[in-house]
Formats: sequence, C-alpha cells, structure tokens
Amino acid sequence: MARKTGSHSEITGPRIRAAAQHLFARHGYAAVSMRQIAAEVGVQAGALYLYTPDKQSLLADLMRDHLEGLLEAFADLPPASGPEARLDQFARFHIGYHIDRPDAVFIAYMELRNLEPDNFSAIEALRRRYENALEAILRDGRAAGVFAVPDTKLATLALIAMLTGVTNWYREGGRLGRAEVEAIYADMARNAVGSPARVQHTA
Amino acid sequence: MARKTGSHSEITGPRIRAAAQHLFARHGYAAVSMRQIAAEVGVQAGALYLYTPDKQSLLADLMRDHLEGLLEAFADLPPASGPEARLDQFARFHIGYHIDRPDAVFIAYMELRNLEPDNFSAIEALRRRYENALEAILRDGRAAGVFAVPDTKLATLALIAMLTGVTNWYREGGRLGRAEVEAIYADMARNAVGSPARVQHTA
DNA sequence: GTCTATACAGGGATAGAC
DNA sequence: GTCTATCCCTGTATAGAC
Repeated sequence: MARKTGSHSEITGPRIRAAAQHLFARHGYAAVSMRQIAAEVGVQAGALYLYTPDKQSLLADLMRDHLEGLLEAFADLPPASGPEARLDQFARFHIGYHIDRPDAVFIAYMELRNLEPDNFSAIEALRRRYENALEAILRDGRAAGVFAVPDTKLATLALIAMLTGVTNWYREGGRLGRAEVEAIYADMARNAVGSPARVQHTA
Repeated sequence: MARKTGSHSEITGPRIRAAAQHLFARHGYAAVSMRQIAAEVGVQAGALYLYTPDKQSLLADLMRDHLEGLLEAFADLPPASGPEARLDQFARFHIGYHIDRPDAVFIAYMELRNLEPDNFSAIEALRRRYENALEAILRDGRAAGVFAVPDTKLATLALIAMLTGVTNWYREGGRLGRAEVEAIYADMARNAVGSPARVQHTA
C-alpha cells in the first residue's frame, strides 16, 4: 500500500506490546520512554494512546498476559501420576516455557515494584496460583513419603527460584541444548527435595 | 531557619549512600531522582554533587562495595575441609550474608542493566569471582566422587539462584528463623548436587 | 487513525551567592 | 559546605489538524 494513513489498529496494537516488552526487558520499565516505544514501532508517541490508556497499563497487561498464558499452558499438560512424575513434569515445563519467553519472564520477575497497588495485587494472585500448583505436588510427595521437605512453602520458592534462574544465562545455540538443560534442572529439582533413591535424613 | 555552618562531609557522604541504597532498592535506580535522595538526607539536590560525580557513580559504588564486601567476608571464613563441608559452609554463608543486606543484594541483582559498560564489566568480574569460588567446590566434589553434577557451571548458577531467592521472601521475625532457613537451604543445596546418603545432619 | 505541536511536570547537573 | 536559582533535556499525556 502506498498510503501510510490506512487502518492498522489490528497490527499496530500487537507491535506496540511487542516493542514495549522488548524495551522493558532490556532497559527496565522506568528507564523506557513512550517516545522510545513509539520510535521502535514507527509511530509518534501520541499515537500509542490509541492503544493503551497509559504506560502503566502497558506493563500490567504484559505481565498479566504472561502469567495467564503460563497458567493455561500448565493446566493443559497431560496428567502425570505420582508426585515424582508430576515434579519432573513441572520442572521441565517451567524451564521450557521460560526459556522460550525470556523477555516476558524478565519483566514478570523484575518489574513488580513498578506496578501500582491494584495491578500488583492482581499479578501477585496469579503468581501465587502457579506457586500453589508446585506446592501441592510437594505436599502430596511428602505425604506419600517420597519427598523429604521440612517446609513445603520454602521448598516451593527455592525450586522456582532455581528453575527460573535459567533465564539469566541460557542462550539459544549455546553450549548446552534445551533438552539437556531441562533434564539437568529436573534432576537437581528432584534431588533437592529428597530423591527416594537415597536415604533421607531429616533431623 | 538557622543556617548550618559546620562541616558535615564525613557524615553526609555515608548518609547519601545509605539513602540511595534504600531508595534504589525500593523503587529502582531509574525511578529514583537525585532530588528524592537529597530530600531523604536533608540537603538540596545540588549538594549531592559534592560527594559523587553523578548518579551513575552512586549506583556503581554501591554495587562494587557490596560485592567486594561479599568476597572479603567469604575469604575470611574459617577453612573447611572436604567438598561437602565447604558446600555447606558456602550455602550458610551465602544465605546469612544476603539475609542481612536485602537492599544491597536487590540492587546488585536487579540494576545490572542500568550500569554503563565500563562499570558493568567491573561488577561482572567481581560476581564471576564469587561464582568461581562455588564452582571450585563443585568441581572438587565431583572429582572426589561425592557430588554428581553433569555440568559444574550450570549447577553453580542453579545453586546461587536458589540460595539468593531467599531474599525474595525472608523477613526478620517471620515464621521461620534465620538458623532454620540456613539449615534447610544448605540441605537442599547439598541434595541438589547429589550428595550421598551418608551425610549427617548436625542440628 | 495518525500526525504535529505542545502543555506541563520533573529529570540531572551546574553556577555563583552566602 | 550548602544554599538558591537556573539551564536544558526528557518524561507522560493531550489537543486539534489532516
């Protein structure tokens, strides 16, 4: 099309969100200006406000979309039976999902302090739902005697921190392949909560 | 208001750094203004420039001081013999040191993006020295046959991510005490790298 | 639907009075 | 050593032309 003034609302909206995600992840929400986002998309700053009420909504929407997608994808996993299989599945899923979305993950974990109170509460609720899914696995495993965790909440947070840390260094095409990384992390996660293959001692 | 006529350079400098640390940790470097820092200290914005060349140096100094203090404290630990004892010591030290300095830790891990290239390189070098200390323990343990880690670099990063995650939720006076948290994390760390069953837990 | 132009607040940093 | 005053830039957001 020769004309630049046609309707692009269906393409411009997603492009704005993509640019915002990329820039927020790279420089941080507070350090990124609406002008930068607009420049990346190829529109003027004022035009952004046709697609978002303000900068804060742009951030909150990115985080909510990410967490809702995460929960949905997790819910869609095939059922696994037994705490060990479920933990293995969780670890591999978590690694794989996060490796594929480094920008969204980075934002979701780093920009919480830049959310206004209402948005913060909503995002925290989603995050907690995900954590609860892992904690349920650990509780079941402890009840079944296959996991030795003194505190399931603490173990949940420790495992998620460990697994999420992969996004700090993993690069596509790097020394280790995706499947290798998933396997190694899944093993470490299972060992961390007391692999049944060895006798566990808890004071 | 009566004018303050005395010299305060020896007290104002540290107070500026303390205020900056507190505000950077809470709101993020990019979101904090020099005027806010000055207000917290009780001076005018212009006065800050008697103590720091610019805002960037304030950030870089905080991060460098933190990491240098971390390395120094780690070097001062009493010698431990054997990879398992050394890993246990590392885990407890890491948790304890980080729990005591939530603001400094938060900044050191979250504000890397806001460092200018030269400062970033310097900070990264310090961080790598610390990671290398842990990796040496894991390598020795693998060579000795007490740790089962397919990749020591990956395991190093996974353990540090797990241990550092404690700062995301630990609060003084919370449900779990400091010693309990250290013990639980040290156990998880040791298990994660495949410590054999013979390890004794000293309560 | 997108543009230019702009309002208005606030940013970092400096100069010079006291 | 700290202040006031200020420079100049950049921030978010809006108004109105096309």
